[in-house]
Amino acid sequence: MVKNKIDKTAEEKILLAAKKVFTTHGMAGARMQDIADEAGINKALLHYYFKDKEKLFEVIFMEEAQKFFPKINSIFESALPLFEKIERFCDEYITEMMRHPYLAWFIMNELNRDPEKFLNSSWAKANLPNPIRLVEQMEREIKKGTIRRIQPVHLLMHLLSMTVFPFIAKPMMQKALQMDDAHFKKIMEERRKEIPRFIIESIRK
Amino acid sequence: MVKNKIDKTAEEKILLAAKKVFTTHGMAGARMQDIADEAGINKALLHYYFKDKEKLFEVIFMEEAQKFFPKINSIFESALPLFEKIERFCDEYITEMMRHPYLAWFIMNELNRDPEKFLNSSWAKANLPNPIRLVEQMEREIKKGTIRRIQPVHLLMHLLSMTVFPFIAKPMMQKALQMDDAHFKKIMEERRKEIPRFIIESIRK
DNA sequence: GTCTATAATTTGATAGAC
DNA sequence: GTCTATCAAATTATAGAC
Repeated sequence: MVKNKIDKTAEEKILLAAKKVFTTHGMAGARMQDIADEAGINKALLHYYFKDKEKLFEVIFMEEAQKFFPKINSIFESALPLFEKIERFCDEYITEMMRHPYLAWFIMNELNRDPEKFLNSSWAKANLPNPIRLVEQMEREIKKGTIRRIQPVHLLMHLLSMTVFPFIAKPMMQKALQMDDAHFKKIMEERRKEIPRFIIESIRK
Repeated sequence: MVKNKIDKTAEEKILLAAKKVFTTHGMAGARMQDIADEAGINKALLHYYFKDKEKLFEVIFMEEAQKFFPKINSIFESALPLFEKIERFCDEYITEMMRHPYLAWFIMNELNRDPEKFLNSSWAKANLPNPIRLVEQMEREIKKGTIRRIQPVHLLMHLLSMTVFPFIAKPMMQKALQMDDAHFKKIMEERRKEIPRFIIESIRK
């Protein structure tokens, strides 16, 4: 049974509000007052539960990073055949992006703002995509002759790019291609199958 | 003969400094004081030449948008054969991205922050990528049977994604793939040829 | 825990001398 | 045009009552 809004504790309301404001405006553009308003409480309480803006931001960023990164590894390191991995990755990642439309932008944004801070954290070391397994698998498939010669690094970049970029470039894409929200959503749904098909057509021998 | 730093007018120094600060921190994260320091002048002079932060930002954003968007159209609307268009696009765009490493992030960032404002401007209407020509060309090639059946919208998204995304995700990519700056640059150079090859392998019949 | 009131700091913007 | 000094507004953070 899910708690309704009235049942939520203050801390839960703050986290929910902070997530909304930080992910839509970024750290620099977010306002503590907006978070308080969104949560229906006052500013002082924000500082009672979370020391300062920076601390609150870090909690939210880690929550969102959990959604963005770890799933990649669990798929990439599984024992699935290469083509199935690619299919699973696209399908699950697009699901995640559609559930959290601002996720990719938020993460990329903050990583560009201050790359060292997060990327050198112990959490990052443990949870960043570790593509070594996938790269080795690609090399084996090339040796076996099931796929053509291609540098695994590029194949990996192609896959990630085609899956994630449209969500970051959504405003531009919608305008240039004259898509309303429903149309954009439909196109993203199609990409679950389109991207694997596109890749496999290119590399299968 | 290029002017050296001492010869630059105050206005030129401001524009150069503002470009640096805005493109690395975004509108919300940029500080007028930082721009003044970077330009080697004081804050008051910023307001003398450019009314306020918003006006200064708009000048910089339009300058950068000029670099990001118009070239797409000139290639997409040219009379080149499809495969050559794809090759030219990748080559020229990667050149532009390497010349201005923060360009893609900056543009995508501000479009996500306030999509309506820029995308509804008359400049945007005239200069946003208008892919209709390219889409028609793809449809003709499919009819002729030179490429397989594929939705032009997806082909276009694939092309844009593979070209632009690695520059936005640079910090993550470098960390995950353990690349230093030189290695990253080398990989991006390779992509000038790699992306067209990857696409053509997938769609050529 | 939660609030009101207020302090402290940061930041954008202006006044006025030269 | 360019500067110093200062203001005004916005924003984060805290004190203290309940």
